[in-house]
Amino acid sequence: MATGRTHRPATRSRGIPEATVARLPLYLRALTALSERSVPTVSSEELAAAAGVNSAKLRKDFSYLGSYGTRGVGYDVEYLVYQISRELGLTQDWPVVIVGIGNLGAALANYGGFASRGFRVAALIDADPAMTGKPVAGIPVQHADALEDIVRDNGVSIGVIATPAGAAQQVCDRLVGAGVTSILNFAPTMLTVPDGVDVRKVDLSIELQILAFHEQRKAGEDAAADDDAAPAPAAVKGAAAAAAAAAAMDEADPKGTDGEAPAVMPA
Amino acid sequence: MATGRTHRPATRSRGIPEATVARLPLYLRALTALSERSVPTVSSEELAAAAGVNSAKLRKDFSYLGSYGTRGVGYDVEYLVYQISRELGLTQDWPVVIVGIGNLGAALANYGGFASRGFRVAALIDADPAMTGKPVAGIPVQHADALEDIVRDNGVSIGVIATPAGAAQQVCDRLVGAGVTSILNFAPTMLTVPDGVDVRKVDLSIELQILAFHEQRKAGEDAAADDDAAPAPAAVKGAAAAAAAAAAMDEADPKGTDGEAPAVMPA
DNA sequence: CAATCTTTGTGCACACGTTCACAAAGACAT
DNA sequence: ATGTCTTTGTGAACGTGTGCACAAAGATTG
Repeated sequence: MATGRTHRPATRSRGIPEATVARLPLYLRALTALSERSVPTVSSEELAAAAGVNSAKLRKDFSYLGSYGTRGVGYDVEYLVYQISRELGLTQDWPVVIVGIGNLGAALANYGGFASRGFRVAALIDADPAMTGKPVAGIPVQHADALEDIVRDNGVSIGVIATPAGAAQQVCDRLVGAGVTSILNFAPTMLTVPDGVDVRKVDLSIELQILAFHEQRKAGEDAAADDDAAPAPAAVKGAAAAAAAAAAMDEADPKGTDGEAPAVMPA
Repeated sequence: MATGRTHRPATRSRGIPEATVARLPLYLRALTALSERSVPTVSSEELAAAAGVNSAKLRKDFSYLGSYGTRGVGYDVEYLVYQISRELGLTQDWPVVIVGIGNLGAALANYGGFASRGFRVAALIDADPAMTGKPVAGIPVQHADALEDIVRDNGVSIGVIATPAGAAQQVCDRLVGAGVTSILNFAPTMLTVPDGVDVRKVDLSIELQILAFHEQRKAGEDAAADDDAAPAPAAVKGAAAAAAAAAAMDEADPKGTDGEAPAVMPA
């Protein structure tokens, strides 16, 4: 191995830490609200409070973008809105395709805020022929066969996957093959993509499970203490099987209709 | 295992790192898939690959739960499913209320995986009287007036907010007041809650903006370099104002119908 | 029963992220 | 102008998370 150098190009982004990038949209939203109220400047303290973060963190975050503040005064709201927008790439148009127009896909298509940030829904795609042509959010659904053409014709580089888990990888492969390099995945599957393609995952079930964990903590460990003297594996087989069975169904689509999204997917 | 199988050492209650907790659902999903295929045991290497994480990280994560593996063999799938389920609190029933039955709320209500993990949709709540009584996913929508009663009668401790941003804090306050101590927030607002209440946020617009950032990076910094020689604030006022206006609309609900969720909210 | 082989559990070093605390920068009043 | 007062920008300490590398544990084989 001789000095493991197999790191991935995580921080190649001109030095802006990933954690900071993740907070920029948060700041942008708070700044936008201030801008609407015609507030000319904000201090790091005020803005941090509005965004729900530590003020020192906010200042450090902004310092990665450059020195846009004025000591003794604060930050120019309009200017900062512009700088962050530009940094995030929101000053340009991002055509997006949504694949899998089930409940969730339809909900996303209807989301007005989509268009408001430079994101434009270029097409809705579903594998179910019955859906083809049916307008959702004013946009006619197109059949999955046209996926590659749509992506190429519109120069789409961001794809949203809202299909059942079983179809996600396949859809992902086709999107990537057609030129998509960023994917927002709502299906409960781990996607495999080539280098250079970004995947972000939104998973409701995971969020809920994390909440449940903390909730259980808060409720006291008494209840958990009962079955704590963990019996041998064989003894818990019953419980384990039950848990497995209960948890099982989100892995495979019961209906098996791989190409469409009959139910909301995220969890 | 005769007597002390360890797993008691440090960390029973406080020691499980947040990062580990966030990965447990991931492992659980992978394990569930294996369980379905009746695979008896997995090595950390295999499971890590299936979950998309580093195998050393996985082993360390499991070590926080206790020593459930067998050297030379791996982990007993069923047993691990049970242990993780228990640790996450999924062996008990979690009644959940969804507030704001717009596009997203309806999508969530229809999500089958909800019920499959110990999460039970106890009620759907919307402020729009026109929605009251209308069945969504087989459950009749109830009016917001009944929120407190519903929460108390069902012992709900987890609430899902899918309302417009403008209503989120108010709904949150009422949920908390009624006894909810964990909230999953889909509205694009920062919620203020008392100590002891957990909030997790799912924000589509933020995810997309993060993707856009990386996408812009990949596209080359040439384009960005143009307007990089940032002119004085005054000079960019026009652009800044345009960006602000474009970004503005996700902050306030255009329709102003505070109590309902006419459009999907998350972004 | 001993040798061998596989895989866990973890010590360690390093990278990343957060927070404090404060000097320097600049506005503003006098 | 000069001094005061506010607020930024950042060095440094600290905490958390990650990944390597390896010894110990135990299965398996002859």
